[in-house]
Amino acid sequence: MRQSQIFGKTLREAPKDEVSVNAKLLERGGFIYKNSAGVYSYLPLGWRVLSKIADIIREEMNAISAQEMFMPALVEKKYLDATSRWDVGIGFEARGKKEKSANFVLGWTHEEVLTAIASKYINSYKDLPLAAYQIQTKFRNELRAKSGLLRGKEFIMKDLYSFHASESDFRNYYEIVKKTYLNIFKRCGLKTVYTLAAGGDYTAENTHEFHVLCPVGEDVVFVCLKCGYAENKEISKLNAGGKCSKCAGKIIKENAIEVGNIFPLGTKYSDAFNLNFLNSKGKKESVIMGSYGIGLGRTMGAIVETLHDDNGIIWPEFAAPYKFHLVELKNSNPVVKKEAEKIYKTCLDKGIEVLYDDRDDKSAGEKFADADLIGIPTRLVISEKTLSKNSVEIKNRKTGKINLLKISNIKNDKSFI
RNA sequence: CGGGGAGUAGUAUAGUGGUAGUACGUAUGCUUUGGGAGCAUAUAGUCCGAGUUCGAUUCUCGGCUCCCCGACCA
Repeated sequence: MRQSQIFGKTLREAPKDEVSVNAKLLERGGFIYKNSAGVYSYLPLGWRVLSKIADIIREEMNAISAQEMFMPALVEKKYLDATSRWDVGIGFEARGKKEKSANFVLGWTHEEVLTAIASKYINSYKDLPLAAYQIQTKFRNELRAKSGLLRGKEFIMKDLYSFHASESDFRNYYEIVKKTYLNIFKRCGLKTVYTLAAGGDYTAENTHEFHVLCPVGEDVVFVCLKCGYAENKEISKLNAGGKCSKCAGKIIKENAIEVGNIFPLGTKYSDAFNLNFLNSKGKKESVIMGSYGIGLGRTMGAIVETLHDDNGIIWPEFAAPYKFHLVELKNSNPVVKKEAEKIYKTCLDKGIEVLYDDRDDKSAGEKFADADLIGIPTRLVISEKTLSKNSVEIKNRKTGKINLLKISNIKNDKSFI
């Protein structure tokens, strides 16, 4: 992608009022645009990041036999009436202009919708287990949207639901999802803690959350420094400075961003929708369910909150919008221009994702400042200076380390393959 | 939803009861090019409504929006 063409521009100054790091850097970098409080557009650069996160999630979901699907955002009242969740107060009612009262809500979760669908297709123990997920926009009437992507009125979420013939099969899958989630966040460059939490409107059982420790996070968790055991403050009996109930290690109290959660649902939803199956003895049983969520935008925000410096974002490899940021300096020199275009073409030919700063009206300083702000992991510079050594300069955004690579060696260099 | 703060050009800001200023951006031209370049010219603005007033961007009231704290929140 040529930077001169990209839809979205960097801003020199952070938008006034914005306090959270993710809002400042993502808006300045041209990743996102705030349409309303807690309602964001993803510009091409930001959408690439979100898509990278989605790719990671899809890969990991598919690896645990979860099938991707897509459900409606408009959820009819009958679904939530079945579980008495129509009046919960989280959602936005969707009323047609010609209707007197709302018969739909903009989906804020999809247990009911999917359970109703599943009840049509699951009849036998042979149909179980089953896991299905979607990546979709959820709508919640947050009375106070805040902190950029961390708390929105609408946000993109991956929601997975699983269906099992037995409690043990469910527990087994729950553990598999736990490991998968930890891996997803790791691949996104995040360190997460696995936290015991409450179930809210979803379930009476305890649930688990995945937290990124971070001062801007709204949750408060108690974490053991020794074994990593953690509990959400909502339900915790632990104390800061106290001893861990598992290993007697020291407990600390931290703010944290909840990027994911997993819920045992038992038979609450399956019973509400008559989701039963016949076991191998021909006897009717209720399906055991679980639900598992990841906030994609919140994950993106958490990455920015934890991976940045004074100059901008430092994207981890697998969430970065591009692999390389190719910067040409003094492109009025036709030789520089020609070599930069050649490297750009080499990247395109090899399928390497590259953002090419081909802007001819920007100074070197501005190009570097923008590169730091946008935060692509590797910066390549072509200039008269590097060409005098027949080289391209390679700079690591995270470490600041600089190397020169002979242009003649580019095609065989491992990072270009 | 309670409390606090803020709304002036695309962005960030200054200022005033009487023709609204600066910087950046953007446009054009020329000169520049290793850490947000220079000169010139141009471009563009007082959140909405009501009130007070000869006159309101400024004062008063109401509304809306944004940010922060709290409550709420898989």
